[in-house]
Amino acid sequence: MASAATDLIFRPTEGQDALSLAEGAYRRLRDAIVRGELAAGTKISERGLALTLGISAQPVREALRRLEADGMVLTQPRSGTIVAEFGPDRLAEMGRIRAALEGSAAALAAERADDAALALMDAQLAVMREATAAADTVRLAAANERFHALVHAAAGNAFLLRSLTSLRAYDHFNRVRALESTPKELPKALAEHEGLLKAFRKRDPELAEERMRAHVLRSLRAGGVLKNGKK
Amino acid sequence: MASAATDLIFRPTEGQDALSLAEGAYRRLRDAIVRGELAAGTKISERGLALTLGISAQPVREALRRLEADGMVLTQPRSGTIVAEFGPDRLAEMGRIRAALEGSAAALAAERADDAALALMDAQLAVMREATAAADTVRLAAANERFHALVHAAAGNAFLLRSLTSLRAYDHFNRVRALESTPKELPKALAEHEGLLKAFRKRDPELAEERMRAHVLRSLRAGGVLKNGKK
DNA sequence: GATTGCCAACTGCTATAGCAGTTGTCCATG
DNA sequence: CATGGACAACTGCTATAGCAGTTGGCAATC
Repeated sequence: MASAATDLIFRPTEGQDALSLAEGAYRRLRDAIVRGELAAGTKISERGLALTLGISAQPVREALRRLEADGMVLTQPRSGTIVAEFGPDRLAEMGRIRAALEGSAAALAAERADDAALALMDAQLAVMREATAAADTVRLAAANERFHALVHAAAGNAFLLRSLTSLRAYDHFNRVRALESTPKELPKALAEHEGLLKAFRKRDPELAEERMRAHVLRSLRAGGVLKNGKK
Repeated sequence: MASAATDLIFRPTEGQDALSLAEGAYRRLRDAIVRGELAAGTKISERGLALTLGISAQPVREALRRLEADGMVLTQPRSGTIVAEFGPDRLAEMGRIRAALEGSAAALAAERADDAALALMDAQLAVMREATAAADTVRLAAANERFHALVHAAAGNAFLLRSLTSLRAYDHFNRVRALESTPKELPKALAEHEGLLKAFRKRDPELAEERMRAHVLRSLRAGGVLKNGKK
């Protein structure tokens, strides 16, 4: 086995180069759907799409099956595949589900995150502090995403990681908007993240889960995805 | 469009006959894994498995990708696929995740379940009452499963339905055991289900979510999947 | 004109073949 | 004996071809 140093040196390019065709088609289609480039109800043909993407029909089919699992397309066997419609209510659904799963991830992270993982989260928190002070929403959003990704990784559950990655796509187009809409919310979000890290350090799964859940729900309300009336 | 009557007459066989080969392979493999017939670490080859099942490699591959999403197998690109190991701790994880998602489903069901769906749940509840009185654990488990399936359907969310179906496989082998272990728990579970239906009828998503979550967690503790110490 | 049957052009699904990495073994070499 | 390298036998991944249902329109019939 190679050493850690050589691992770092020969690490493959982390861009979208080394992706399998199926994975690439999945991401491309997913992004196109959440951006609204593919309207709801649009018929998708495995062959046609394969021709468009310049690849075979097999990877396209695999991508469509994943999108179906994500709830983004609907496939009628032997008949056809159409992109599902997700209006505001559907987005609210997915948001609430995400809040529940993020909570589960936080609970597991509280049990398992080692010092290295906690240090990485702390580093992202430092970035978020700076970005919050400078009102740099773009940088803040990036750090926020990395922070949550660290939590997902610390949870160490494949199913959870996969599910949360899928769910994250849903609020892709209103993520920045959520942070920009009410600048007063920025310090609040920062405080919530700090509270989360404290819960992790206390090894308190219940507390971490509840805090994460509340954090995501409040973030969704701030972005207008959820009604303010909901608890 | 055909009438409802002809729909009933010409409804295809609801057995496992009309399943696609990929779906069949998925279920077969999944069951084999949860039953322990395929030990953790066992290497799985797409070609080899296809030969064993008497089908092509493509459906097998599709099944393996789903199992990977479920966290049941681990695939190293261009190298190989092995069945993941899930000891008691992993089962506890999946159980807690399931509790969170069942809660989300219950919340959505409270908002959307129409009278017909509620009546169907009530019917299953009646069966559960009888089975509980007669201590018929097998019949009770079946009714219990149908009740939860009705909730999932009432939630009306494809992602949720798919995820919960996948998660349900994890506690397949200790489901009956959970109900048999402590007969005193049976009336408690029945009361919880009744409380759930009441929450649905009150259109109270928060209450339904919390009750469902508590119900699943308690059920897991009764089955020994979760430690008793956890709240 | 409304209706029924049929046929062609789809659709998703499966089988087969071959590509491109990975891995382990075996032999030549130090 | 230890070590390195090449080769063969894998692996997952992709491409192509063909099967089997579904669908929509067109023509023949009532």
